[in-house]
Amino acid sequence: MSGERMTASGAQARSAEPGSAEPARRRRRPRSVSLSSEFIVGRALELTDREGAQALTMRRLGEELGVDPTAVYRHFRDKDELVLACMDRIIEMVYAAMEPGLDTADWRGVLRAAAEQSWLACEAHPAIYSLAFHRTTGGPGERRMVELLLSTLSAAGLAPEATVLHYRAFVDSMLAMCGMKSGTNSLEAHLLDKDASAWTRIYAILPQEEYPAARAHAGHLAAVTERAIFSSVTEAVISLIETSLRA
Amino acid sequence: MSGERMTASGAQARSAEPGSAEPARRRRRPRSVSLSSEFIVGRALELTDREGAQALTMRRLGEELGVDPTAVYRHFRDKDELVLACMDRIIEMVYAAMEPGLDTADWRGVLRAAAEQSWLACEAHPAIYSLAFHRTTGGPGERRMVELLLSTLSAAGLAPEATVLHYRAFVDSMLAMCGMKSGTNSLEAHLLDKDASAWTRIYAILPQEEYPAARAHAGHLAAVTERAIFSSVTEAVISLIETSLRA
DNA sequence: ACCCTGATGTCAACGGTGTAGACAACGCTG
DNA sequence: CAGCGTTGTCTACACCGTTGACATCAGGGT
Repeated sequence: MSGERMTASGAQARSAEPGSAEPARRRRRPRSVSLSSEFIVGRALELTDREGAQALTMRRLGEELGVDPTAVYRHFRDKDELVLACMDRIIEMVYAAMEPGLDTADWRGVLRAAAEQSWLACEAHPAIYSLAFHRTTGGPGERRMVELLLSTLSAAGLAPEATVLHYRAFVDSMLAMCGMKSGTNSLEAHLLDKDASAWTRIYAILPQEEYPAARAHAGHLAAVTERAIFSSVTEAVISLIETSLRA
Repeated sequence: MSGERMTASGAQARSAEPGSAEPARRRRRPRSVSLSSEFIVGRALELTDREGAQALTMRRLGEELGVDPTAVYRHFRDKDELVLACMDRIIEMVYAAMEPGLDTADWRGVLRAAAEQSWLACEAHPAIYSLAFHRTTGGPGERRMVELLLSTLSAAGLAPEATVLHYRAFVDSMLAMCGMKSGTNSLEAHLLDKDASAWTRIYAILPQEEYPAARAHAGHLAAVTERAIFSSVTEAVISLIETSLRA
């Protein structure tokens, strides 16, 4: 147990003074602790949660860490690998949030908890979520989540083929819905305005004779919540699994 | 009918000869026709379909058009607007592909046709699709598609609130699933390999005692097709609408 | 016939991005 | 204390989207 490493608590700002008229020599490092992959992931998540997707820049992240931008490349091959590590961290947090009061025998409860926590996670970390929801992290968080859901569905009584099909149907629809929401949620402000107001800006003023249904439903369209849509789809997939179990 | 404009057929390569030892003057334009938004959209789609998402660059697009990169900015405020216009074109093509043999009274048939054609579109144009599936284009293609689906569901007998909720549940789940697939489909080669082989690379060699379900289902997981998953989710949402209609 | 005006294409340049490669300071092990 | 691998620093490259000044064109009014 030697070289002290940064943990989630450390990282005070380093003194940026070069010692007045220093020659062209490299500045010494006043830091006695060093980076770690976990620490970088945590800071990257904080940064994007606070300032949005466009802040996730190697230079900006280096600034956040009080470190040269390229130092991150000692811990991640490239930016993609960093994003994947952040996504795996998010999955780990989803898993941890599901755990209290988890009854593996109640497969509906497990699926609903997974959907609920994923929804919350994609609202809390939209930038990373939208960048990686369609990827495979291969990390420990993902592995444990896969194991949990597969074993739950299998124990409910589904055959192996049906287990994997319905596992994928549930996970893919859940990830896809959350990914879409996080994508719109992490748009920059000026794009967000344009998109979000579309129902009232465009569809409320369409010519009546050409677009009667759109005009008639414009008010209701603006009123329906994303949450209600997500719940509907989740329950639809759960119903699908129920009918498969009855057969 | 004056200034001739480029149509989908035109656009031969321009002669790049500056006339030997021309002074520092601007080169004259040998082109007698000019660009149009529709033409640019068509070329951008061809380019991305042929060479992937990372080829969608203003410079690369200018090259494709035989024109200075910044000329595109005369027709689109920025790249985002161009991508949205491409997405609307895709929606138009989906609509056109649905039209033959469309029976508005058969709402299930309409929804299945929309899902089917969207799936084909996201396979044909993954780059644009993944960039814009979570956006609102506000264009004519989107407007007509919205009108078609809303009127179909409304005519099936749903109340206005139920119409919009199930319209959104269907469209969002469909777009989200297609968007996720197109996202993985438009990854660069070296990332695609890493992701696609995950089930066999990672989950087939996990420690048996810690991940028994993952190990047991690894083979089946690699075998299930994206198409089957998409169909399952689509049918689940259709069933949801059916039960809502019965009530 | 002329000039003017608006639309359209060209060019150079700016600030930003991810990332590679050479180098230097550190911490550990012999 | 010498040596060595790890980790952070610096410089630099190629590329990106976008802006603003300018050139050229087409067409209309007079």
